[in-house]
Amino acid sequence: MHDRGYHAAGVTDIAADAGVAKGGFYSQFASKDDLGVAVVDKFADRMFAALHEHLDDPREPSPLRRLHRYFAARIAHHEAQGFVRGCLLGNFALELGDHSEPVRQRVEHYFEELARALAEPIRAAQAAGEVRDDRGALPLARFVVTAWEGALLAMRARKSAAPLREFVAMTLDDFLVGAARR
Amino acid sequence: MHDRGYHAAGVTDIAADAGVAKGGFYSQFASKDDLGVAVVDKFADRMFAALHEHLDDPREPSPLRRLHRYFAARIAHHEAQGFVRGCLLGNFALELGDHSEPVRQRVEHYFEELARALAEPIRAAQAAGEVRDDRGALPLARFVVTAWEGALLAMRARKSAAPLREFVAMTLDDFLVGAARR
DNA sequence: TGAATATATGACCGAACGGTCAAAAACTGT
DNA sequence: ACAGTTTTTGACCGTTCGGTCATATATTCA
Repeated sequence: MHDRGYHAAGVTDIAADAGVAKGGFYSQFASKDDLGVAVVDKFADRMFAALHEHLDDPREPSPLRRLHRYFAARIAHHEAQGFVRGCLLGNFALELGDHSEPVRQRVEHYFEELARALAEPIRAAQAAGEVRDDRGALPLARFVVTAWEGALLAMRARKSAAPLREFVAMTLDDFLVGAARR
Repeated sequence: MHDRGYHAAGVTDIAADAGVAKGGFYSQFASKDDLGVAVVDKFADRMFAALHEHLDDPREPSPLRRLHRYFAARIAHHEAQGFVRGCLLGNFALELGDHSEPVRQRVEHYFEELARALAEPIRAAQAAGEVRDDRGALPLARFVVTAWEGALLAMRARKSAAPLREFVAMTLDDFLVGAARR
């Protein structure tokens, strides 16, 4: 589902790839929609695991640098993969957001969770004077998430890391730091 | 294709909606892929028409305000529609970008065209001192496009105009204007 | 070990998929 | 009016879609 998209991934193929017969799939999931929801949850789990690996890294004292490390790791990942697939939350938001309310709600929820997770180091960085404090940490974090999703979309359109690097330069190094440091 | 997505929109339904028999479709398009490409072109045509309606509006002397007018019109549109469908270029970038090279290239092309079109008023606004000039107009415009696509994605996930308004507040009113005006 | 329960199988369902094609209808230029 | 060309039709092609179900195989507990 992540690399073909929800509709293009057939249940038969999914079951076969899992080494399970067709019917076996339906003993675990009530429907394909059901799997879609489970896939969103699973993806979010992994995303938050990778996120906290960097945000909670005790070796890096600067919260702003922890943020940078996370996105640098994501960029390295996407570069290694050849700029495919992107973020499944974003993909599902566009492919299913208008037609599957359960999926949409979960995607919305995880986006907000992600923003809340990013708001922590941003808030700490504000306290340390590393990030502008004329705006709340959560609104800033929401904008970071949105800009990152846009960058991933542009990455897939251009098959290039340039949009991701522009995200770092514009959103993290410029906008987030604010006028104070420019 | 715009509201169901490429894969979920069947050729039979498309032909029926067009008031044409199944085979009639294939006398106009070699394949469904072919239509996909044509759809991208058509969408881009309309997008640029709407864009230039505002960017070339002689009643508004300020280039920065012309930019604002365009995005305000888009926000009103999406609000009226109920935050569905979003931008077809973005949708296709995510749904087909990895698997249809012709579609991907066209989407990339139109994103760049869009950035170039937005770069004009930005450049003019720089000359007028309305926009920061420590960065080139085209890189700024590319970032605006990317951030806008991210905002549209978030809009569809949240079914709310909030991400679009955040785009205006953060990207246009803050980042673009720069430190000088804050 | 054996009855009861849960899970896996894969042939099968009707429907829809993208695509084809001989025949019919609609145009074209003379 | 008519031959020649282009376009449209809709039945039809094989394939795949999401989903079902009688049957068989594991698992569980006594």
